Amino acid sequence: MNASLQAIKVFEAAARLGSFKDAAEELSITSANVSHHISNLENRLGVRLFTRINRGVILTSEGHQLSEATTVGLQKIQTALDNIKSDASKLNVDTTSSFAALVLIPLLHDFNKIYQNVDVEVSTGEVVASKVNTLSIRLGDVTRVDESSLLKKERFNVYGSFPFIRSITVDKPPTVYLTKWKNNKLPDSPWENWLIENGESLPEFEIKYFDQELYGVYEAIAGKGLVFCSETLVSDFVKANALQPISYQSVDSLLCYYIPTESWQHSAKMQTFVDWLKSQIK
Amino acid sequence: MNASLQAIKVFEAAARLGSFKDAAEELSITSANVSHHISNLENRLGVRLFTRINRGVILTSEGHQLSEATTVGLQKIQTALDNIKSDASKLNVDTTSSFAALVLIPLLHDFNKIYQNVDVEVSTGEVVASKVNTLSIRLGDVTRVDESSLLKKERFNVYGSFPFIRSITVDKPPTVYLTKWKNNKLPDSPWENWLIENGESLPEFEIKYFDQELYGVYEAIAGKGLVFCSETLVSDFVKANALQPISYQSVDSLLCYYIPTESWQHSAKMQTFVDWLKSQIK
DNA sequence: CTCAATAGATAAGTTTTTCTCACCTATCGA
DNA sequence: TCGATAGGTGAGAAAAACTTATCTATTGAG
Repeated sequence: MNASLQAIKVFEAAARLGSFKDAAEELSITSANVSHHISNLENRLGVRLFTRINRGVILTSEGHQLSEATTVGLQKIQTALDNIKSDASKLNVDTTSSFAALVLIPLLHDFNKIYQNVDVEVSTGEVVASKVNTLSIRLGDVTRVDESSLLKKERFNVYGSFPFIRSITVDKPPTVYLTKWKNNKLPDSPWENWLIENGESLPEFEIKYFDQELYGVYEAIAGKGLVFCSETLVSDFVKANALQPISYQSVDSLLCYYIPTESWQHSAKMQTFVDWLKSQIK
Repeated sequence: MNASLQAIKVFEAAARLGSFKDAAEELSITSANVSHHISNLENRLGVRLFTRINRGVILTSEGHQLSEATTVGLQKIQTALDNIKSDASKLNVDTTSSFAALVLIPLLHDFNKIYQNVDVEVSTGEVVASKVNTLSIRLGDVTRVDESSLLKKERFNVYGSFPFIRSITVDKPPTVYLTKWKNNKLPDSPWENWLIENGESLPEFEIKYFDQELYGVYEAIAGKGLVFCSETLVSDFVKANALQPISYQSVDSLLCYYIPTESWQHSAKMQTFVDWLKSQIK
């Protein structure tokens, strides 16, 4: 490119406004400077871009042609710059409903206290397709996830509310809520393993399924049954005594939370957030 | 716009090539300068555009977003500049088939001798919609055409070849070719007026119509009849004795050749051409 | 392991571009 | 006729863009 982009910028304004004086005002430069730039550009191209009339200027055919391209081209660049700038303070996080509701959102309050200039927006959905400028946190198969993108391996246990657990008797089998993932490529939750580890000393269960752990957790808190879910999701409720494990024999799983995008694609604020999140959920 | 377009240009190359060093090479600057520009841009935006890895750089999410916009935007501008530059030596003239074939093209040889650096391209068509970067010469209604855009008022007469005119006898009415314009908003050729001016001393005619004067002229030259057409179109043939008027009583018409675009839209080469053409056709 | 080579970062100084100032020309309108 | 407006020009000042030299960190060859 031989033509100075500065001159293009000046030309664009002059063409759009139809006046060197107005262009000068818009760009906060003198009209002499506009004049210089335009005639410079005209000399380089060997073409008149404006016809000078009595008092003012009018685009020639070539000027008009160039004007359309510069307006569109510069607009495109400017819009991208504006978007990036406005995104600079915003961080979009996309994750599962369960992780969002039970882990992320309760933690956000603390994050905002530390990083006041970053505004985190949470969206949920089961789609893996990563959106632009969005940090994605997904539930995945620990055997298929690279160490560097792994966030936390999930251990499972059975939880219930104090009153519900106390009310369990041998003759009345309690309901336990398990999760059957909508995404059938995901490993199942380790219910069989948990039974093997804990089964001998336990009552029979009436098993019901939800497609998200979240719903089971809510049922458990409401005292309507037990939930078999990951430690990560209920740790806050356990701390608050809203739930307790019915056994301390939690079991390992093939499930983990991970970040599907490569870390070098992350902007600084994304990386800050990931580091902080890792520290919070240990 | 706050960001320097120079920095955008450098960023675009670096993003496209995935390397500061290669960008520096492409732009014929030092890699230190590339580094300066990029970090400057990053500071202004408050966003990392590249992740610095061991040896090299990789676009971040934001960098990728900006890269797409800058590549498209700058490309658009560059293409327009290239087009204008290549157009600088080319002049497109659009006019009627008759004017092109009978006036313009015969004259072009002389024009090229004087203005060797301008390459005139002629296209024809009855559409009035003016194309970009094209000088249009149209047949119009002299009462609707502004003085400044008028090229030449048309006077009409009846022409034939020497042998044909000599062969005309009172008992055998000669064919005369008139023109009925496809565009019915155009005034008719002044046949009635011509008859009034010349009629008394003339034989009866067998009248046939074409939609372009050109065809009638060719028939007349071929000795198949007479043509009623404008002086402008046949002046070369009259000079060359291929045609002669059957009467010296040419008549005025409401028709004229004119240039529908405003003269201030014309580039320098267009204006040069128009001035030259006016001088040639008087 | 060592050492040359590579990619980029940084600081200071130089060059080029951009921009302003002062002054001009031409036109418009009161 | 004169003041106001729009733009053009040339010289010098200000601000970029750019280079050189030096530095860090990593890679790859011997």
